[in-house]
Amino acid sequence: MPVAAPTLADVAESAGVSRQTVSNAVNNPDLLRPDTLLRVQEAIAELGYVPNRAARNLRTRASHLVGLRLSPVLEGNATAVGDRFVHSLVWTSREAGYHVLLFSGEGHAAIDGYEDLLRSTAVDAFVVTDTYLGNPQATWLRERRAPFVAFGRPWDDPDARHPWVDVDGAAGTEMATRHLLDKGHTRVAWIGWRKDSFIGEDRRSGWSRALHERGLSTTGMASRVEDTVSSGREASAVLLDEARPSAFVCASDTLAMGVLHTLAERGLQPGRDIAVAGFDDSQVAQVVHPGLTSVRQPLEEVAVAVVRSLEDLLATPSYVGEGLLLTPSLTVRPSTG
Amino acid sequence: MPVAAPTLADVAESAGVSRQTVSNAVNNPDLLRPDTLLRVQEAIAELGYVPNRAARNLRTRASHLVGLRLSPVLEGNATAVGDRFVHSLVWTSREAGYHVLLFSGEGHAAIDGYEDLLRSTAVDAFVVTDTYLGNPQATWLRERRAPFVAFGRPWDDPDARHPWVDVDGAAGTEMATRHLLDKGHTRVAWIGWRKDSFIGEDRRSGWSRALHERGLSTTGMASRVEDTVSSGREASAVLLDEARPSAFVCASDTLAMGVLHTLAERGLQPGRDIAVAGFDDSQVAQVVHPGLTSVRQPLEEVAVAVVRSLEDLLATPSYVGEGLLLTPSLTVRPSTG
DNA sequence: ATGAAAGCGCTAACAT
DNA sequence: ATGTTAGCGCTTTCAT
Repeated sequence: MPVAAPTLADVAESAGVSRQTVSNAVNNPDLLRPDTLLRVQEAIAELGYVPNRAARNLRTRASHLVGLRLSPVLEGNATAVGDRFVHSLVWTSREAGYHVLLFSGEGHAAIDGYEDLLRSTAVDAFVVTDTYLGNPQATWLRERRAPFVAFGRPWDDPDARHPWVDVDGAAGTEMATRHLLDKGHTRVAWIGWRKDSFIGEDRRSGWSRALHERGLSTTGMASRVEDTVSSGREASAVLLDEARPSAFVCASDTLAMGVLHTLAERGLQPGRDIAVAGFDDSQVAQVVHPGLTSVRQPLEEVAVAVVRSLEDLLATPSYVGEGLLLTPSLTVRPSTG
Repeated sequence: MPVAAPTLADVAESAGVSRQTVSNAVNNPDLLRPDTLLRVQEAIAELGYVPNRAARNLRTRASHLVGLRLSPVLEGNATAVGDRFVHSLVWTSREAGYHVLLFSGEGHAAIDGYEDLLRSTAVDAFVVTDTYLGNPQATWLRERRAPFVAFGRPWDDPDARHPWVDVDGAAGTEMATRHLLDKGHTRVAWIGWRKDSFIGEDRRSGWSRALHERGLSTTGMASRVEDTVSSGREASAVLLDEARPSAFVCASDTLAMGVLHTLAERGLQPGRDIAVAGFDDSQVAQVVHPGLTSVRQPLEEVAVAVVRSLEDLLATPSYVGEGLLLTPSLTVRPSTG
């Protein structure tokens, strides 16, 4: 049923020109005389010619594909953010003429995945999303001089030369904290991640900065736990008993949900009795009662910046990467009054 | 820095065999004498040879890529399900030697996306996820005789010959309803989608079946609304006033969240005063207080079945598609007592 | 402005 | 069991 797809040669014959002229009509139309161009374009339209990617890829040594490794399904904010980011990336890439190739693999298999795709010329570059300290992938890619753009700062090496885009988490939590201070709160507690998380410490610094700015002390007002609902629940219960905060700022929506659990158990109303702010503006923040105030990462902008870097990187072999830090926004909902 | 990647010819020379023998060593090792195979494999390992995909794709007319269109970001369960499914699909595909290529586009642009990828031989097949009534994509793919597997039944054409995999939504809501009936509830309300949604009507049928089975009436106990939190909130408020249900079964977690809003506003406790069950076992169901009982789709199984169909489809040109209906499970949480 | 020649790296088909 | 030949469809280089 599906007849053999037309090739460059078919179009050339139909239009009465050489194959090369057809190729130019597709890739460098300026080289053709207008009437020739028109004739070729008509032939292309009539035959429904579409260039064969494999042949083009072979010849040009480029696939116009960018690889993105999907981390194993994670609970918490990672999933929510990941999904939104992937959408934005796919959308933005398309406009730049790229498609996104997804692959999987953890630990050693992840490296194998990168290596295989790179060496087999399946992708032109990678987008790397988890650049936590000592991430073997980023290190490997750097050593390999593989073209990649990171969503996330190179926390462990500020001098890293690869292009990256990140969101200023500290600015986000500072924004959330100020919002609460402006509402009259003076006892604002923090629930964040363990100290070995660079991202967690960054977000925490925004909270403490905002408090110090107003001459308020942070002593005894912070807790560092795992990124789970139950950890958030327990931490908030302890803080409520020991520090008597009137508001919580959390490093993630997951932790903020834990706070909401504690409030529900104690018959306290979020937003009226105790204010709560989360981070990521996940689905959960949007649909939970009464609506959770949350810091929102500009993932669409991140995707745009990532793709722009990708284009520079691929256009200029000697491209020296730059870092770009974007500012999040605060989505205010009833949980902060 | 990166020296030219070794080719088949380099390996052949290094091992003292012909290029074809190296090709066979990679693709049909059984054809080689053990000692030759070993020699070639050593040469491959030493040179770090990896076959060039573009060249292989050109020759074999296959890309080992499956295309998946990402629908625009949706609120509600769609996102949650989409993310889990994509993960599963990527994971499963890898084991079958396929990668997933993501693309975007809506309406007319969506068709263009399919057409372009197909004609340019960028992908071998597609996975289609939104097979709602009159979906122009599925129709187009069918007419085009493009290889694809659908996640979702061909509701508008039961005789459709393409392979599909779907989850038995009616079985899921029936399970949820029975669970509530077993708990002693006799007044179980339904909040679902508008009547033009096949999926919505299917899910609704499971609820009514379970009630009728126990000789209970469904009259006045159902509401059909948009899939939003506020719709669920309003519908549940009306039902509570007019039908006095002691439990709700919802077509989505989004609607169930709306019910939770109403309960919170009235000072009613989910699970103690009123039972609530949702659908999709989304992140929201997991983290909301006190935990939302929800029907969980076996997306990992769906992905496995989809990939299996894909393999059959691509191995057998004349493959006649089959449908496969999988059964969901019920994740019980405190919202149902 | 257009065409001819060459070859990217691989594998199917056919020899030996 | 291994080698030889041919060519997938395209673009780069060079000639006209």
